[in-house]
Amino acid sequence: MPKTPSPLSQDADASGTEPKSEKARDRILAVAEEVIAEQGFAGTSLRTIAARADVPVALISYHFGSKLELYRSIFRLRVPTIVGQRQIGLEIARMESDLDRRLELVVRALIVPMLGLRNSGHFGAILAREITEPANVERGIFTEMFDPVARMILTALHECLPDWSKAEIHYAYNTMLGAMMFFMADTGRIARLSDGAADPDRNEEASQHLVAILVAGLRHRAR
Amino acid sequence: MPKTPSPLSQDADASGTEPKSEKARDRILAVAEEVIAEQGFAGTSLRTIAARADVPVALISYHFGSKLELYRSIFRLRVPTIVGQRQIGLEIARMESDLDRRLELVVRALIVPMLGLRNSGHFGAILAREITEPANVERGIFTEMFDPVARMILTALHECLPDWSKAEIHYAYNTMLGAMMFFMADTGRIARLSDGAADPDRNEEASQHLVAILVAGLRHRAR
DNA sequence: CCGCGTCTTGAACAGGTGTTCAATATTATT
DNA sequence: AATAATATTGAACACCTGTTCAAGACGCGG
Repeated sequence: MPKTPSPLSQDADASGTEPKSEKARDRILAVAEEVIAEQGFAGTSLRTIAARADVPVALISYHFGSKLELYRSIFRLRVPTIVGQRQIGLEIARMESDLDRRLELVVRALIVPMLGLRNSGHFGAILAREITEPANVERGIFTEMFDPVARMILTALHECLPDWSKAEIHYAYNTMLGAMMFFMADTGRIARLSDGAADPDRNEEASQHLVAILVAGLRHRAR
Repeated sequence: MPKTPSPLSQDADASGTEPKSEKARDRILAVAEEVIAEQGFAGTSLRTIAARADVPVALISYHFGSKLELYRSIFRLRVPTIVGQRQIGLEIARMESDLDRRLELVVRALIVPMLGLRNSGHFGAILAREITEPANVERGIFTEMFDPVARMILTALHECLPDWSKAEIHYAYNTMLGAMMFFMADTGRIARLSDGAADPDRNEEASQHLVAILVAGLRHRAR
């Protein structure tokens, strides 16, 4: 077993301290993210990853224990950053006393950190697909890593829209989440159908349009 | 090769006319839909399907030729119904001269036929997952079966929102599509997080909330 | 009855799957 | 420099993958 097979091998930006041998582990992780984003979890074989990372297959099992643990490691590496960004976004939103303006800030706190993923790596596609897989319930990744911050957003939404029912809040939240995931997971269809007029790869532009539509949608009863 | 391996073995509600032997074929198709919805295309093995349908594996290859063709057969069976419902919804919408009211009808034509899938079978989950898989580009299912009706909806939207740019129309369309797919693919997370206050399985309720939010979102510049 | 086209079956195929193991190489510690 | 700890390697494991094939079962018009 490796020296640091356990959770906290990659908690922050601590780099350079770990032995040079970590290099192979990191390479595997990066390649795995890439390949799984392309082929999905079930559709990816460890040998494909091993070949592209230029390591023997056995080394993957050595560092991560199992295919599923390798998968979870990707989430352990990426999720904390996103969650942190969201939390800060929510804190900033809470400082705004005008509820109407605060609403927009909350929506931004939900959308912006995630749409940004499209420009930095392939994790967005993995995330968007994992949330639609029934098997995700067993894996427990979302329950464990995202449910807490999801509840924070739901609370923040409720504060902005005090006269909305619980059901309305949840339908609204999932409408936003779904739209966002869809843009994150897009494989070029949007650009193709629009001849490039709309393109999630231009994520600032996409974020602005998304936020504008969603915020307006959320105000439909507040006004 | 079977008598009717080709496209048009199941075009309408014609039943009873084909030989009794069709029974096994239909059973395979139904079970495949179920299993693939649960485990995904790559995650499903033909032997799992065969076992649950109580037929030998070889029979699947005999009737459908290959795993991929079996998959496509599911779409060939289900998609025409949905597309047809959408087209009628669009025709009805076109009869409404008030653009503001027509907009709502167009959104309904997009949302309602699909959210209804949740109550009838497992196809919704398959659809929602297929659209997020990069491999779908090669398979060409969406390009072939959905792009045409997608363009019809885009045109209809543009007619309702004449002052919107092409980009805005496309961002709006995909926002709606994404939200819808998310509800279709939901695996219980929505109900769990909301303690049952929101639940895509109550699809009339869900449709109404979704349409309300999205229509309001689309009116944000029209007003 | 036969013969014919359509289904069905079990066995086998060649190749791919994740994981394990003992042996070796590398690095860190004393 | 010697020793212990950690990484890396290639081979092998048992099992599962989609597909093929020849042999048989079924229903039906002659």
